[in-house]
Amino acid sequence: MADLAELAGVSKITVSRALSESPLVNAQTRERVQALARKHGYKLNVSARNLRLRRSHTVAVIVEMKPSSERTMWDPYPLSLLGGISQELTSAGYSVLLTTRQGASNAAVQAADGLILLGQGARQDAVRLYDKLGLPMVVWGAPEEEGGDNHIVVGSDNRQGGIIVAERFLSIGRRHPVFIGNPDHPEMAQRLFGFVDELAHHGIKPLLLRRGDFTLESGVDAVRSLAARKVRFDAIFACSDLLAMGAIRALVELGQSVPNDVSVIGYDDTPLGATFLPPLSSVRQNWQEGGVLLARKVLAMIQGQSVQSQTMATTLVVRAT
Amino acid sequence: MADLAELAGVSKITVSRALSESPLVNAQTRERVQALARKHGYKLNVSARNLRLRRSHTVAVIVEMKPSSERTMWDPYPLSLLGGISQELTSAGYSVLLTTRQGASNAAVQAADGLILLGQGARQDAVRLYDKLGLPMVVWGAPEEEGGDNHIVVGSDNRQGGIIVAERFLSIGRRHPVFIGNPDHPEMAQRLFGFVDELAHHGIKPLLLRRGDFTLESGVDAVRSLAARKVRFDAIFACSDLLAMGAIRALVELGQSVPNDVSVIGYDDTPLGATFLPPLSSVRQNWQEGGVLLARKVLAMIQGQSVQSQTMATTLVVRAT
DNA sequence: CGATATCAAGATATCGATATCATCGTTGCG
DNA sequence: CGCAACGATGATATCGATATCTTGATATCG
Repeated sequence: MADLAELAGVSKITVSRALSESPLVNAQTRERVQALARKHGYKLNVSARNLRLRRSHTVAVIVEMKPSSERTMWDPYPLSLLGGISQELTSAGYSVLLTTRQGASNAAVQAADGLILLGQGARQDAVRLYDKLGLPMVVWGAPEEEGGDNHIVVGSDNRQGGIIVAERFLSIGRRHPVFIGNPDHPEMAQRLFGFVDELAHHGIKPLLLRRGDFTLESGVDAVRSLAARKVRFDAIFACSDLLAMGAIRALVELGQSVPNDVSVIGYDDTPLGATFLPPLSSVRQNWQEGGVLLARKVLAMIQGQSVQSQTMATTLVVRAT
Repeated sequence: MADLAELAGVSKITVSRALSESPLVNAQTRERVQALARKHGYKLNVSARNLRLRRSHTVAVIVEMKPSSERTMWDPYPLSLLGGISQELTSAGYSVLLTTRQGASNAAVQAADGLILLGQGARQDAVRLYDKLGLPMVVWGAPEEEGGDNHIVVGSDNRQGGIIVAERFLSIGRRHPVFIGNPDHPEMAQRLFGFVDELAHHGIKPLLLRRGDFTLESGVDAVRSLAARKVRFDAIFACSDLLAMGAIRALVELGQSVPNDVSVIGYDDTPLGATFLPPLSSVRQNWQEGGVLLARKVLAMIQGQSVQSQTMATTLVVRAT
């Protein structure tokens, strides 16, 4: 910038002002300086500006990335969220700093203007840790009881997701529904509650089949155990598309017809489920939009606005099952 | 840091040295300063340090994220790469700055110490643009002819991927293979070349079926067109699992048996393919490892070492098709 | 005992930008 | 003509860390 100043025959400040479109500088001067800057390939030093302005124009996104077979690693889930976040933050002139929890002791995270936490569903301790940093923070997941924390929560409305599945089952005359999933996970618990409550209005009590992981095998296994126990059921609400697909596979093995004998609805509306044979009915969450919302909320918090937690509606995609 | 200095009764420099484990400071003093820092929750100002040291300890990862239904958006592909990258960079004390191409005019990218480009396969113009920044840069994809560019390329060995598929088809006695994919894409082209060359050794010339996108429909359509033209074929190498699955679906419709009448092999070994019925045979690339490799290369370049382009071997996962 | 090596710590300059206050010439108005 | 207002630009200080050069005290040696 000093060099540019010399070239243009003005002072550094004038250059700074010219490049930042300040109205304090004459239009001609501004043009001249900008032309010189382009010509010589001038690059703003972001560190210097950040230092001076005491902000980094950066939001840290902390992702739970398990190398296991659990969802986060390969589902469309986090990537679409990231897409939405990245799109929104970038267009607002912010940068996205991506970290996993392990590396998050990293000084760079503290330097961020805000934080977004993804996939921390089951780890409230981690959330609380970050909350202590005192940065604007938005968490993706199910809202907690308020504990005087500073962050807000954005997520899809899992309770409502459970309700619409219940409504669907009721509307097609199912009377013996089963829920497969892991209620220890806050998001899954909400789905279960919505499901149970809605069915209760009609005097129906679903069977809960607790399964810790979301693999295909787990779904197969669940249905087999039902058959072994000679339980009567005509509808299955599975907490993930994989579970649902496993369930269907087991049903077919047992000679049951889907959806004639048993209706099955999955969760997440993955491409995997959509291309399954038969194409899977599933509850869809709009991840991309969720990402955008997450980003908007952090930005608002950074600007000091008061911001509320929010849940996003889900929709039921009815396909063949 | 000035405050800490006063508290500890030493100068700022001493504090700086104590916190950075410099041997220039007495062990006792160091302990004392570090204890004070912990107690008062001192946070290093990253911008200031970066300014002074003239480096950002940041690597920018630029992802091609199309909102379309094409692969990058939801495949395990970029996320696993990102996982590997993130893991490796973070443990080396670097931060990952995530950007899409649209936002990459962003000043923050220029401030990075290095660049990683993902999913730019078809857009060599974009690659060249970034190359001009003069930063250490590693691109994921197929190696280009050298054009005096400064970057290196890391990717899985697509040519070899094509070869092992050809070998497989030959070993099970297939004589009329078909290739479905888009050879305009450099990575796909390599697969095709490997496939064709290996078959040529045995006097076999595969049929090329050009398909621009990687959707299931496209695969269905491809096989239907083959049938309509009454082409004789007994093996299909599809450039993506989705294409392969579409192809299988169409074959089943046409009353052909997989793999008795026709063998089908996909690419990427997605969970989608693995859970398909019948489970899909596919060429596997180790994304996670690829990410780690990408990261290592950039780090080496940043440290001024001379680094070579590299391709990673793929393996054929034989399932039911 | 004096000269030199060694160790610990401080003073100062610097990285590159911007906020604030100051300066200077010009114009408008009574 | 004189004073105020304004527009354009500049001088200086500052953000928070670290590199480099000094300084001062203590240890070592012939």
